[in-house]
Amino acid sequence: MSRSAIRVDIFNAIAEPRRRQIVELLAKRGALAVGALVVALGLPQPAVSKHLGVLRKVGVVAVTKQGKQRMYNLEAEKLKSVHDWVKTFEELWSHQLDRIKQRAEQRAREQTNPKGQ
Amino acid sequence: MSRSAIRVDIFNAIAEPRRRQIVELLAKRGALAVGALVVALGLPQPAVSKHLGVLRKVGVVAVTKQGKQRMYNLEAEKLKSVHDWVKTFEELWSHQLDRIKQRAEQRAREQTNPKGQ
DNA sequence: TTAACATATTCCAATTTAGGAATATGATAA
DNA sequence: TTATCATATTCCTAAATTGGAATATGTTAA
Repeated sequence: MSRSAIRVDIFNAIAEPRRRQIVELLAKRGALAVGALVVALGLPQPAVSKHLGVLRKVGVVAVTKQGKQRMYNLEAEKLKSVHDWVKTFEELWSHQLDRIKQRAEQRAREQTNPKGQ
Repeated sequence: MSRSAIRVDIFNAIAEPRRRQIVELLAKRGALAVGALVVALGLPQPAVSKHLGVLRKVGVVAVTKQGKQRMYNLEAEKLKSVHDWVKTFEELWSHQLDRIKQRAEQRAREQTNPKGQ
């Protein structure tokens, strides 16, 4: 496609498994240099730099110069928009899970008490 | 690219703005026929069917036959995995927001009481 | 300066994707 | 059956995306 994906947004940024890995690593280990990510991910350096470029573009990571290294750190607030969007539907799935649980319990009752209560 | 995007996952499914719109519509209005979505989205029917196909593939919507219509409804539990993933970082952004707030308050104090307290 | 290191960018090829148009399939009504 | 309505699928094209290789840029040390 094309027409709609003009701009990279946060949802696209985290659609890539490798990029989610990067987010996870930065969350767990704090600011990391590109080289550290290369080691951790087992990807060639240019690939890592490119993924970081996407994450940077949407602002979910930020860079700081430190000697010849570039330290990347997570800007977690940017993930809040995703959280907020998904949270809108939380009520729906918890209700659905409720219903699933209720049906399971109903079946259990029917097992032990075939006539119903 | 290609090598990694072999399987469509839920993150990819909701990376498309139109598909998020579909999710929102189904959440708000309950089960809808394809035609209703076509009207609501203002997209050609084949485009809608294709988006629905992607959403169906990852299980975030389900279809039911009803006469000549196909009713699509949201399977919200599938969104829980996204919620869970993002929630992992909730602590980080709330801390960051705390810090931002604290700095703002600090600046405010410095405004009103230039010598500090 | 120059060499070495860390990272970014560019070019390329393969793949995916969305939209558009046309067409196929499925279901109901006549 | 046949016509019609609702939806899905196929074919095509343009654009985007990723990885890979090569190369460019920037920074520090010698």
